[in-house]
Amino acid sequence: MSLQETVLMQLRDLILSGEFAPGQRLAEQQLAERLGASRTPVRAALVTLEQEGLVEANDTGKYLVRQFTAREVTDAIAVRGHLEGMAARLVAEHGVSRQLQGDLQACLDEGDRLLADSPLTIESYVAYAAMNDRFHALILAACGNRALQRAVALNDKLPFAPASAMLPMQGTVALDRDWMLYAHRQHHMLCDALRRGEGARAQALGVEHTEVAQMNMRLALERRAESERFMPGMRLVVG
Amino acid sequence: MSLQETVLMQLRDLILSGEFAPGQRLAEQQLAERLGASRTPVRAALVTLEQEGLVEANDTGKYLVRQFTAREVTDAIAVRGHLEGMAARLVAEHGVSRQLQGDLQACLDEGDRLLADSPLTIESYVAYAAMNDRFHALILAACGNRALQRAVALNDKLPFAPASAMLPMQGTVALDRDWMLYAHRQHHMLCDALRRGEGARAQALGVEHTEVAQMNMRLALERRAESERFMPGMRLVVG
DNA sequence: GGCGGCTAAACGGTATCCCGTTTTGTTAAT
DNA sequence: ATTAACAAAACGGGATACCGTTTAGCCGCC
Repeated sequence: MSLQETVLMQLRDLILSGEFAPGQRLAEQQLAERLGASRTPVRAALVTLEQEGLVEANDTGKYLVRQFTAREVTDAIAVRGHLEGMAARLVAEHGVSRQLQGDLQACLDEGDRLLADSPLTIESYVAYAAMNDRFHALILAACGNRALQRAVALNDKLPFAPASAMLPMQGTVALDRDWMLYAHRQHHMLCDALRRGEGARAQALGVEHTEVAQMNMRLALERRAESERFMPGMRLVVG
Repeated sequence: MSLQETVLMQLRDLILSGEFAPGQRLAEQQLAERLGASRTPVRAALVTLEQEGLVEANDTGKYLVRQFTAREVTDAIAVRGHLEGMAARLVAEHGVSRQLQGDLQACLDEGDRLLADSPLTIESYVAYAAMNDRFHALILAACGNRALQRAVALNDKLPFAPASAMLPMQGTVALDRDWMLYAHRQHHMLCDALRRGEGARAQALGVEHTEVAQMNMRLALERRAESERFMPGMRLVVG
């Protein structure tokens, strides 16, 4: 892997893990020293991160860590809902291939199995998050609309916008499991709609599905102190 | 303006105007000489253009001019439809401010005036395209969802995805005027839906509105030879 | 003690240089 | 004449040097 990609990933992880304070100045030289590279790859990474919306350039061209309002995060989740809803509708209207059908069913089965235990182990939780990402990615890939995939990819660069970023992580595990059971039931129903070719229903489910993420976001903001321990990136969100 | 931004814009214009053949190799040095700059600003521009989807890096890291299938263009237009539909719904549900109401009405009035003449002059055509962009931008700005605005901005970087890129430009002017009258009537109806707070209707109109662009894209592809004279960027589209 | 101005350090934009790799063109052998 | 091999040119990734501008710290003056 090229140094440029390495620096980009490192920098992205540092920002998303709340290593820098929002609004903090990101100087090329200082970052280069910290990451053990020269300014060239750091500069390339900063250009990319600006496109991704994680850093912004002020009027004099200096880069700052972006600060997000709670409103922006919930808005990004809403956008993901609409885009995934569109993807679901396209898949439903275009038909579910045998292959996709099998892959989705595997996700559903794995989710059923993982959520069977109560309380959930941390391993089950992590595995569910991975499965959840796979499930959402499957539908997005199956819709075949590259522009749509690009839009989701961009949106998912924002903190807490991706599907699994806002899975319940705080509070009592028992309560989290209830939410996850609800969300997973939605997965089942979405697959049902896809199989039946019910485009409008699939789209509506895709949109509604993100309301779970919205709930969790609100919860995380109410319990900000605790949330920041589990999700350091929460430091980037104000209000 | 910095040399970096200048080079970026020049390069983007060169690509979008079909100056390079799709799939053509874009070498940093060669571009630097052509644009009268050094490799540094050219590299920054190429990184940005890759994010925008206008160039792509092959496995060895060399940059190539991106080639678009007709499917990709129509898909991008469909994505814009969904995103603008979402914006329209948000505006309708959140209420139209006095200021927005006035700005939109100004657009409608200007459109009415510009389309009154038959046949259309080329000046009227250009003025309508500018008004059309303003109209779409007004609604997008008014929805207040930054993530949504970002998604539209990214999508609009693709050739022929932006609202005014696919206004009728070819064929008989009289026929074009009919399509523009239809699209402008939709603008009127959309404003009506916004004022009444009819979110679902506004969203549906936003989506349906892009079908005009879809029609024009199909027409442009059928008359490829003529289209390329008016819209050189059509060279980037295959199939 | 606070405010304003001056100076030095830091920083971003740009150009250039270096190195390893890929590509291309040429030559020679089959 | 075609192909294979080798050499030269081109290219991309990376590092660093230079310059003009911004920033921030410090000192002196009010």
